Amino acid sequence: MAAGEQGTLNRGTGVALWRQIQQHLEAQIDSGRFKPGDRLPTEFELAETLSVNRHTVRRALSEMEEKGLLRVEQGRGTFVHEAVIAYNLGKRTRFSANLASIGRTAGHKLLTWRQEEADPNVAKLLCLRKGAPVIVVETLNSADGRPVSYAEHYLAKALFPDIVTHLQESQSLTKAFAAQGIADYERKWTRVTARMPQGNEAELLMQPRSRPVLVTESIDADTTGMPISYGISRFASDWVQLVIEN
Amino acid sequence: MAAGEQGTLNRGTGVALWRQIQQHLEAQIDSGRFKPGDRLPTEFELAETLSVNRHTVRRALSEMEEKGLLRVEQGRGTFVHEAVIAYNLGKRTRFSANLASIGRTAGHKLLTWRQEEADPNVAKLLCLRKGAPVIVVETLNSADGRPVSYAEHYLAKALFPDIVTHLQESQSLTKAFAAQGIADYERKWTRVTARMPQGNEAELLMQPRSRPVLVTESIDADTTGMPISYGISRFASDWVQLVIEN
DNA sequence: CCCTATTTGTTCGTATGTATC
DNA sequence: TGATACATACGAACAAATAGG
Repeated sequence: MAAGEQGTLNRGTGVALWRQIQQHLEAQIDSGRFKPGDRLPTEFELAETLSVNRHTVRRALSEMEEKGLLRVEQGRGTFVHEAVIAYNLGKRTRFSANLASIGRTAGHKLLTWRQEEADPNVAKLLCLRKGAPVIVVETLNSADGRPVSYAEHYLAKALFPDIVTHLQESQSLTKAFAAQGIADYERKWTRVTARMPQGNEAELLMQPRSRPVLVTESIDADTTGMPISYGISRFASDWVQLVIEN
Repeated sequence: MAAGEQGTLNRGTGVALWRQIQQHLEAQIDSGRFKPGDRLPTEFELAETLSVNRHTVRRALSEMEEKGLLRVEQGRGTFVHEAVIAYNLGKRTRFSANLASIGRTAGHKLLTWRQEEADPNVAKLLCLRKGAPVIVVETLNSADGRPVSYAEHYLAKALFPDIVTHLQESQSLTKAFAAQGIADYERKWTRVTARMPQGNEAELLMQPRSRPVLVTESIDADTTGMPISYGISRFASDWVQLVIEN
């Protein structure tokens, strides 16, 4: 702890202490003293070095969290927030291209796959008869090495008998589609909800269980309008922002 | 408890008890025995009448919650989930029209309003100079009487000096815009995130604090492309689904 | 698996200064 | 002047999540 910390706070100036602390910390982040991803000193340490109560520090931190500058994780600490990923939801929604356009490198991992019989919901969405065989692939998608979304894709087996093989080779749905004769496809619609993580979602997305996930359900269709894929994606809400451009 | 409850479960048939319970409950919901919004019997009561352990009931319930059929609220009970509102995010995103199109009646309430000086972020988004006066109105918006979103709208005072008066009269942003000379406007973009409720958001939206809110930031512009309003809306994630049609 | 230390989250209570009626 | 409400600031204790042995 630098001895120079003291003297940054002035009491009785009409400016609340917590606001001075906030300005002080924001200046340090701006100056690069704390970089994105860095952990701040603990609330206790900050309170000590600034000679104020922990509540006063907490007020400043919570203000900064609300502004999106910090990420506070119970039991771990307080971190300078990294830049969020603006994930575009449009006609041409594609994970890799989406990330490339904002200067990030996309990573894919095929977690598991299985064959199922289409339940009424899936059958309707993919225009299949109930009970028709569907392939379900689970993928973990990352940006610059950090997981940002965990997705399940439902595909009609009749249309894509060898999709898993292609996926294992290319690690890309777009390429796997191409190898199965779908040169191009479009997003038909997307539905967005939010909920708390379930099962191992938090673990896979490497986020605390106390943070929500953004869940999207979507249908992709080929150029004739025939639905080819039904996807359910969970996005780490701390790292992703969904963008709709009109 | 109806005596007819027993006999619905068959042990040793290869079908897990919890799955039988799930099918049993889903059938009862389908049949209308339990209607949307109804409270189910407590986990203890269900376990008693079905002669199984409470954990077995919980497994069935948690499966149904994951499917979106139930809403489990700690300390209150388990409820049959009401139909969610499909809120369309498109060029012509308007609250009342949006709800009317899915057969619901929209309600608006102007909570408060205040005048501020535009901070750098707001100034940039509304194409104002920093420090320019802006009007901030807070509204609570409901569907069929139930609050579904709580929004703050930032408007340049220079463009809409009397917006508050018009809002108080019409209780509709669209109409208030019209009264101030904006015959038509369009949604330029929307950004969607999710987080836990803060302050009195949970209270206003009448949802438990343990459920996330969907937060949208958006810009509306007039027909010339000039931004007229910057909005931050919090949606009750249990009741609203955001829909993007391409 | 338990146990412990660390760190944030929550809820009490107390006191003070300021603005308003 | 008093009464009241509100935001600020401090203190103590405990709860809950995390990490490591």
